[in-house]
This record gives sequence, C-alpha cells and structure tokens, in this order.
Amino acid sequence: MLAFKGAAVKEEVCAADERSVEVGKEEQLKNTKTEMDEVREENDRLKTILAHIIKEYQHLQKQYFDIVQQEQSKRPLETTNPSDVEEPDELVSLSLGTSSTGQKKEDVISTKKEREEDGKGLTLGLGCRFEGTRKRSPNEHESNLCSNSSSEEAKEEEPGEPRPPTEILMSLGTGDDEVPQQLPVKKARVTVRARCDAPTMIDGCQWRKYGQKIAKGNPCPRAYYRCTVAMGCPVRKQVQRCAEDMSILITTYQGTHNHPLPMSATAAAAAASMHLSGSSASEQGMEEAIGSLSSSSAAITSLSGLNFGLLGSTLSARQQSSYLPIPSPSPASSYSTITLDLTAPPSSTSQLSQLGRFPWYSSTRFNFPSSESTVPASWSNGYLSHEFRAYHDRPSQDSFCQSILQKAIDATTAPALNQHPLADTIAKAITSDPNFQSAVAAAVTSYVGDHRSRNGKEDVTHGMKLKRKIVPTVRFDLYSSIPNTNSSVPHLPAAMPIANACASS
DNA sequence: CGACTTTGACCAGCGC
DNA sequence: GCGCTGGTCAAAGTCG
Repeated sequence: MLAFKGAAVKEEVCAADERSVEVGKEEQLKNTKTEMDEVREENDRLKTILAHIIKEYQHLQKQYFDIVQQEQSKRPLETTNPSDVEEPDELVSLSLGTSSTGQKKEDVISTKKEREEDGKGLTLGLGCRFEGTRKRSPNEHESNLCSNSSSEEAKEEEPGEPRPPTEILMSLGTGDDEVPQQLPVKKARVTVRARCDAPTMIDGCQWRKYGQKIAKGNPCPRAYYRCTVAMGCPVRKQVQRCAEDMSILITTYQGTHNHPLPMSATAAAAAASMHLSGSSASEQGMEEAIGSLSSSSAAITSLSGLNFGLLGSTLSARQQSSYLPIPSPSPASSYSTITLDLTAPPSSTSQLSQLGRFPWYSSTRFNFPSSESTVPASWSNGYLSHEFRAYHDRPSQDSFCQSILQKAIDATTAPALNQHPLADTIAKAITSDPNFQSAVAAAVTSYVGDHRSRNGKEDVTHGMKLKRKIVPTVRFDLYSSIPNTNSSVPHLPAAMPIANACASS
C-alpha cells in the first residue's frame, strides 16, 4: 500500500515536472517568437530607412542636376565677369563656409587666390569660416576639416584661372580617388583612440596593409592601411599603438570613401553620429549657414555632416590637432585632426567637467568599460540588430539622445563646478554597450568618407565631374531615424531639434 | 596561384 | 641645400 502510494506520488511528481518543462518550453517558444517579432520589426524599420535614404539620394541628385543646369546657364556671364567667380553668390548661399564676409576681412593678407579658395570652401569650408574667429597662418588656413576640398582645389587649380562656380561646385567634395587630378593634399583626419587587443579595429570596412613604419617617438610601428572595399577607394588609415599604453590602439582615418559604406559601418555611423552631433558645435553663424541650406531636405540632412564638420572646426579653432595625448603623427603637418578618445576609464563627472575646455573631445569622451573593441562578427547584421535594440530598449529615443546631447552641451557651457550627474549617468548608460567603440570607429570611417563626396567619381554622362557632398545626408537620415523606435518612418525633422540642441550651446 | 603582408627604397614636405 | 620625418611604392615573401 505504501509502495503504491509512493508510486502514485512519484507519478504526480513526474507529471508536475513534465508540466513545468512544458511550461518552460512554451515560455521559451514565446520568447523566441517575441524575439522574432522584434527582429522582423527591426528589419522593416531598416527597410524603411533604406528606402528613405534612397529617396533622399534621388532628391539630392535631382537638386544637384538642377544646380548644374542653372550654373551652366549662367556660365557665359561669369566668364565675362571674373569677380563673380571670386565670390559667387550662389556659392555663398550653398556654402557652409562662406557665409561670413567677416572672415575675409580678417584675412588682411589674403591674396586673390586665397579668396578664390574661400569661394571654393563650400561645405567643407565650414571649418574655415568658423576658424575665422582667430588668426591663422596660411598653413592653418588649409588645415581644417574644410581643407579637404579647399586646399585640394587650391592645388589643383592653376593660379590665375578662376573657375566658374559650376566648376567649383563640381569639384567640391572631390574624391581622392581622382588621382590624376590630385596632388598631395592636406586632409582632415580623425583619430580614434580605443583599447583594443587586436591589430586593428573592426570598423566595417576592408583594409589592406600597404606599409609600416616606425614613427618617431613611438617604438611601436605604425601600420598603413587602405580601404579595399572598392577599387581605388582613397581612404587610408594608420594604426599605431600608444607608446604609453600598448593596449590603446590609435587609428587615424583620412580620405574619402568612393563607395557606399557597408551597412554595418553605416549603421555604426548612425550610432556614433548621435554622439558626435551632440557637441558644442553650433554657433550662430553656423546656424545661419545652415539656415541658408535648410530650405531643402538635402540641406536639413546635411546638417549631420555639417554638424560633424563644424565640430571638427570648432575643435580645431580651439585646438588644432585637438586632443592628442600621444605624439601627433606629424607635428609639422597641417592636418586637422579630430580625436575620439574611447579609452577613458569609467568614472565620473570629472570628464564632463572638462567639457568646457574641450567641447569636442569631451563630448565624445564616454566610458567604455569593455576594453575590447574588436567584436568578432560585430558588424554583421546581428550586431546591427543588437546595437539598435540596445537603443530601442530605451524609451523615446529622440528625447533620450537629445537629452544626452543637451546635457553634454549644458556641461560644456557650464562651469566645471556645475556638473551634471544626470548627463554623466546618461552618458554612461549610452556608452555601456561594449560595441560602441567599434561603432564610433566605423562612424569615423564613415565620416571621413562621408564628409566629402561619396560619389566622387566622374559622371561621364554629363561631361563633367560630379563631386557631390551628399553623404552626410545619408548619415543624418540614419541618425535621425534609426534611434526612433516608435516610428517606422524616419523622422527627418529630428535633425533640426538635434541641431538646435547643438546650437543651444 | 592569387591575395595579402613585409620591408627596404624612394619621394615630398618641412625646419634649420 | 641638407637632413629628418612621414607617407607611399613595389618587389619579395607568406599564406590559404
């Protein structure tokens, strides 16, 4: 009897176990389904983003052709009136860097050629203009983010041969891939410092090593890589370990991608743009320049690159070569270097307290508890998914990131004593993702590439070179759209609030 | 065998 | 003009 009872109890226990197992399986199934749904939603969202990007691209292309046509129709007049070439009104309206004539007044010794360069500054000339608040040497004049275009053109251009705005416009954002046309130029560079054990950071692009050299002041060899994603892509990167801390990998990007970025890198760009856009960049004149552009969606979306560029220029205005605790690759060079320091130890408000001194630098100086920046397969879609979900998990992404930006900006403008624990907390939260370093790195590549023209290739069909400066558009689209979890439609207007947030500084 | 890396040579820019 | 340095080239070597 007892034995029977015992058997019955056993059976009950077994049944209970089976039920619990079934329940567990059901829950697992449920979770899996939920995850699948999330992935599906995310996929849809990405599709929407892609569609939007394409749409924007087409829109910009159309606008560009319109401008080309307009310029072509005006060309005869311009050839008879060289003064127009020096300061083309339309360039001013389109130029992010020529809106201020005050700058030219400051350049007492500016020659005609220099003025021509100013006229050519256009989008990348942004930095030039905002650096106008200080005196610059001729060298410095080239050494900023705008130098990509302006200095290149200055060298490409034969002195005394002012180009009509059309040509100037065409050559803007010139791709470095146009080797035959380009002499060695001074370019904006972006340096990323990150703790990384791998020889190089995985940033979504393919790189081929083409050289290695021992640089002065650093026993660690510097490796030279070029982008091999597309044939003739001019983007280069230098990788070197920090002499003081071998675990820190210093990656310097320069050049312009002449191809669409891999999705992973593009996505990373979006992720990082969120951070990079949030610095103290906006100045009044900048806003005005932006305003002259903001009549089109292209202009709006250009804010991204604009903003970024401005960040760099703002930075360079205060600190050429910005924050470089390591020996600068080329002290004598007039490169404008933006440094993203991703190596800061976890801490404290003290970092934000530095914002006032190094707005750009500090705005990107978030903590990365994980020292591993190389994430195997991190740039697969899986990573993408992870990355986005990480953002999505946060409520109201826009307000979230804007809050961060705003806080960072507040910290920038506030005295060091007036610190923002909230901002710090948020900064820590958003950067707690171990993949973020790679995200920023990829963003940098993206930026370096996007900063000027993505399609620097010659458009033979028009018998002229099409050098468009539209890529920041794409990146900003991503920026403004990806973080949004609630809306499947990229909400471009988000660009403006963000820009405003920057402007608020 | 092709792609990639290594490494010495070469070139250009800069300072003196 | 010379030397130093960074950056790039290209031949040779390596790897899968």
